[in-house]
Amino acid sequence: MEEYLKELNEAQVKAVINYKGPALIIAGAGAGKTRVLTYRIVHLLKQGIPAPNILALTFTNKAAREMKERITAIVGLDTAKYLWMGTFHSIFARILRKEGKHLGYPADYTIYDTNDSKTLVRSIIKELDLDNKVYKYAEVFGKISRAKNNLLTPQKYRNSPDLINRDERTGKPMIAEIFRIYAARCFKAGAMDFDDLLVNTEILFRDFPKILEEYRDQFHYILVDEYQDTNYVQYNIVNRLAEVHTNVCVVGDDAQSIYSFRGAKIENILNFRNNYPGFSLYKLERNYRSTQNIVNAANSVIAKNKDRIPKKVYSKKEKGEKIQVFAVTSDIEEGFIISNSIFDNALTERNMYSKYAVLYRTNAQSRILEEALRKRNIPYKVYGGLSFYQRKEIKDLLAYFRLIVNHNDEEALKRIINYPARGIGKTSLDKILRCSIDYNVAIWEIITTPDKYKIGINKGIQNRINSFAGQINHFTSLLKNKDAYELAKEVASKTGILKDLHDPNSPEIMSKYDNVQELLNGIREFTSGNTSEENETPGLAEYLQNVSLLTDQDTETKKDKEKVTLMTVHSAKGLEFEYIYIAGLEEYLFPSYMSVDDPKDLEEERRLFYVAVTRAEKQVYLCFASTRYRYGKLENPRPSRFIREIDDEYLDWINISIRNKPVSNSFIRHKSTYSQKGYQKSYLRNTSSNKSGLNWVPAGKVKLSKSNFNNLKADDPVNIRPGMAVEHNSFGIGEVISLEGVYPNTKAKIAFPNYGEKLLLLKFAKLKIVNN
DNA sequence: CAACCCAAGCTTTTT
DNA sequence: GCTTGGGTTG
Repeated sequence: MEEYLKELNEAQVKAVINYKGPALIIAGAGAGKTRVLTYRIVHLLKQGIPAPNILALTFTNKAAREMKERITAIVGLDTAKYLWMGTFHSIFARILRKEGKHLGYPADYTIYDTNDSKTLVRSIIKELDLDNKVYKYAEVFGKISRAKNNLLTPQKYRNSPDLINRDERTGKPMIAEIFRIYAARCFKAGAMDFDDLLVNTEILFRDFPKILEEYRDQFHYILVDEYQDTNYVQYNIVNRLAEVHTNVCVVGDDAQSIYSFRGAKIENILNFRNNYPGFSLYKLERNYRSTQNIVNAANSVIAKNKDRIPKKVYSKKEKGEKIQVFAVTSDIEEGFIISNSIFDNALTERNMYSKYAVLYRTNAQSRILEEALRKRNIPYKVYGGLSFYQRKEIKDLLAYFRLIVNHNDEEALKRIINYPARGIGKTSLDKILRCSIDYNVAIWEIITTPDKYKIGINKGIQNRINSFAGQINHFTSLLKNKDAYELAKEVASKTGILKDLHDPNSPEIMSKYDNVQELLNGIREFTSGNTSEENETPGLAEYLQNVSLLTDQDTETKKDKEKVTLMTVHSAKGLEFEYIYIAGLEEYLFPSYMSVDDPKDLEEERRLFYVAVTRAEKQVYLCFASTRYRYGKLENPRPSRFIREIDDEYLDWINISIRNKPVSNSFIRHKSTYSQKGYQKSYLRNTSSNKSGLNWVPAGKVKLSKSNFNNLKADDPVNIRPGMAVEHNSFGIGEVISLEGVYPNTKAKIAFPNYGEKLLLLKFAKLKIVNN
């Protein structure tokens, strides 16, 4: 038996060695999904199947890289480097480099990131003179994106009565037109957005059967990771490629489908059996990651979902500790409790901080947690938020590269035509843009042959434009002779970007300088690291192709090994940590308020929670607060239903009262970051928590019964009438004086003995009726 | 034309 | 609360 097969259990071995025909591998959380996929590919290679005939698609660069590394370790780089392994986007981008010409795209087409796309939509809305309060660019772009992912061209969109009716009903009949212009502008700029990378691949295969045949011939074996996350286009492309040989192996877990908001269809995995009759099914149900308690607790929650592929995930590891639930009084205290817990645990267990992760539903929650960790001097790393590649200074430099490679890249051009400042202001740029639209000519064409078009720009500014264009042209001419690093360095210095950012007096500006240097270092690594693969050293164009599909998570450094990880639950998918803290387990936050009205959405939230819990190897901590600031306003959330949905036998209720801790600065909103008002509020909040109806008990570990927990639930606000006595979490008992406003925005004027009259929005106030 | 200021909107989640 | 976008000022 091959060495690698010995590392697998029986079910895994079956899934690895039966490599012919369609296969569906359902892998529970922590069941060794990546391992099976990796070894299946190794197995294919050992059977003598040439590496270029294997296509492996993932959703993240990280997943692809990890698999490639593992495979390389077994079969060697000389074989592994010929595998077609990468994200859907990067593999399709590569195919489109080669074949895009059939669709009218240049080989060096630009990839617009989401920001570019949104900016473009915004400027189109402006050009059409539409009200940007009605046509919110992010929303419009979302609609366009969704349409594309369902393979709707602008024309099909316009011809769809459903969509047109919807848009007219919502007072936005121009969306179809915006879509049309958006698509045309991208095309004119020689640019594809993220969705286009998928859509155009599908169109290519649909309209050019010869090309499809070529790739079918090449990709004899297709493997798809996280199949539950594929959307309609991805699903179509995979099916097209696999149609003839049907050697398609998809791996996934319906219980971890958490991306429906961006078009992922859980049905794709649920219906695999119908698309490929005669498929073989492999279920990997043994979880190697987590303790029994964690696995069982997660199972008990996910059992509440209706749409599932039945499976019994189990663990043979030790039983482990129960899940600990922290009930705290405020978001600040939450941060404090979590950082304390991590600190204590790391100290007593002599653990590195990298074994701990704090997960949350929304990125906005990270700030308070960060502050708490900082005060404890715990090193941490936040994932998500503003990525390195989205920083202004980085985007500026990248925009230069993009324009140098593709002169028609309008978003890049608009970004840098006046950066560093060269006296080409908004007015001039508007004139050029207007002209470009009127004549339907690329901006580059306008600015380089101004005499052909009546721009109406004065001589002085035209001269500056000329020298800008000349500089870009100069760099373009160097593309062939210089490698990516040399040229990038030259661009950074000759354009004056480095000089502009070199300001030793301002640490802020200097950090931007450092970021640019870091980018240049990255380019240098890319340049030297890729020389072995092909004979030529890669140029700027190759670098750009690589970088535009990178995200922050692809830039991990060694220093991060000693840090606590902070990230959203979504970005934690596929990762594991010994200790997992899940913060903000409150109704309307997790589950998100966007999801509570729709059972389907709620099931997805539940799966998200399932993902969060199953990240942990040893111990899970759940945390909810009874007060939290959101949008700068104080709210009184109820604990998340998901806590209640875990079987009680797996939970350990911990209640820590802040009043019994020494009052240190750690508890209080810091003056430097918070207004005086906020400071007072939070102080009030902390000292008055005993007035709430929550029965906070003295410090230490206290078991709360479930009935007690249920007491935290508010009564339905529609039942509240004037004259009633109601109880509020912070203000205590008061009398309802009057009601005003229309449901669901009903407000109540309530008199509280200690706090006076308050006007409260009932849907948020979480009032409990004391008597009527 | 740039710098500054203020209001509005916003918070799911990302390749 | 924070960021973004738009408007105003110098």
